[in-house]
Amino acid sequence: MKPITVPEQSTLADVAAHRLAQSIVTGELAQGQKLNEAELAERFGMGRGPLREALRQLEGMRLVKRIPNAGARVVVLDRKTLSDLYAVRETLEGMACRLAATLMSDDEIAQLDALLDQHEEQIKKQGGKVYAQSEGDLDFHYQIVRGSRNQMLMDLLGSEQYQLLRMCRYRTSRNAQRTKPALQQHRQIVAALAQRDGELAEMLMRRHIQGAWQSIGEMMDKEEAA
Amino acid sequence: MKPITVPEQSTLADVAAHRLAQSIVTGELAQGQKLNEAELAERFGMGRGPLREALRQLEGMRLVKRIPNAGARVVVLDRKTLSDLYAVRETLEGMACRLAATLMSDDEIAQLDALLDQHEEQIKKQGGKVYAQSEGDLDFHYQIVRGSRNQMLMDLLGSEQYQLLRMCRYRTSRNAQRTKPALQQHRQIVAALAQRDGELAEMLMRRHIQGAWQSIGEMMDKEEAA
DNA sequence: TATCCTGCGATTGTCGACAATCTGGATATT
DNA sequence: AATATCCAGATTGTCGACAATCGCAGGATA
Repeated sequence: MKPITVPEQSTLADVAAHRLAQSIVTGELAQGQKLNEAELAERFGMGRGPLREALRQLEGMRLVKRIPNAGARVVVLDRKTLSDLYAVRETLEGMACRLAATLMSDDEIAQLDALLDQHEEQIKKQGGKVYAQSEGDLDFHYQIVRGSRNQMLMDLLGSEQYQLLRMCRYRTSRNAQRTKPALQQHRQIVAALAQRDGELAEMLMRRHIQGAWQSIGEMMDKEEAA
Repeated sequence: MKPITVPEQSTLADVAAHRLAQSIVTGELAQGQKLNEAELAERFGMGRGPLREALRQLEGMRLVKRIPNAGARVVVLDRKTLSDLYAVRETLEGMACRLAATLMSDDEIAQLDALLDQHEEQIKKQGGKVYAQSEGDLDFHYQIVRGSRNQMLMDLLGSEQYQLLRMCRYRTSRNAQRTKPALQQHRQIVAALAQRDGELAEMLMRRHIQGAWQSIGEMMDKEEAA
């Protein structure tokens, strides 16, 4: 269900990559922070070999940037980077919607609708941390991507951009006044999928992501002003 | 100019990754082939540590697939994988064209046109191996992607899909009867860019890539029949 | 005072050896 | 004969130590 790789029976390097990714996404490791191999290896109770492999993995996920002989640093999500990310995401998720409209089974679409019921419930209770809603939102998006039946699309949006998105969410999702209009837009998208109208679904998804980006941009403006 | 990473003064792992990528792309290492760490380390004259890091890098580039405790194998480009790849590429490069139409400088567009003159010359001489033409084609595409000014797009199409594309080319570019219509399409795209018509440029690029995929699909049909 | 050199500490890159795990085939059992 | 078990051999995963390189502080010089 969740696109995140759960280390079940795997290598130490994979475990380290998983834990590091988590720390980076949640902001426990600040953006731009230098990652000391020896220190991290110590903290994770492993040698430096596996840890170096983990860093190489994270580099592939674009979560860290490595410079030879100068170590690895957590990636910094500046405005331009996020703008580029959202632009690409708008295009790719739009494509996913168009494909999903013809390829998803009725069952899957029904499940998607049920997922939104859950979200609505969660919003009504409201007490829950915004975090859960945010993760739920990503679940929704990923289910549609899976519906595209395009493995490359799943890889791209799942393993890589997904992490950057989560990272961005953690920084900006303190105010969640966008959850209600977002849910509404999700409903519209599911409706379009149910009608098998790919063009419409794509358009709605693109608009939805544009809205999200605009909201984040405004938030960053306010932050910069402060 | 070239999107490929040239190992200048870098680490052994980077060198190994580069050489391995080259071997995989050119088919020197067959698809699905098992990659023995000790053997490769021996061949490259280095320890297994750097080599393992290189494999992790290649995994990020989707050129190899790793299974814990069972080693790494060269990825296999079956029909579905290539179909997915071309579908994503059609969308992303279309997007790049749309952006490039408004963001590229007149100078850059002129250079693009000059590049096509070069290609035309090369085709006339014909003697040159198809390989060069193929690489030239990828250059053309990447220049447009750069024109989009979207770093994420450049990363996605450059570091990752680019390699898979080259790999595919090596397998299928023995017959190059598509070079002339392709050049024609490239000219049309440049013309659209020069007119700053993003919509048209996107449409032409999508059609161009669709044509390439169709051509490759037919070729695979013939191969399967044999 | 500004600039360049130099040496030291810290950090990354690399290697070889050892432990853990998988693979394939031979043997034993039903 | 078919299946299960188990034992090498090979291969991957991990660790600790050593070498190479970088960044920076401190001092020398113009």
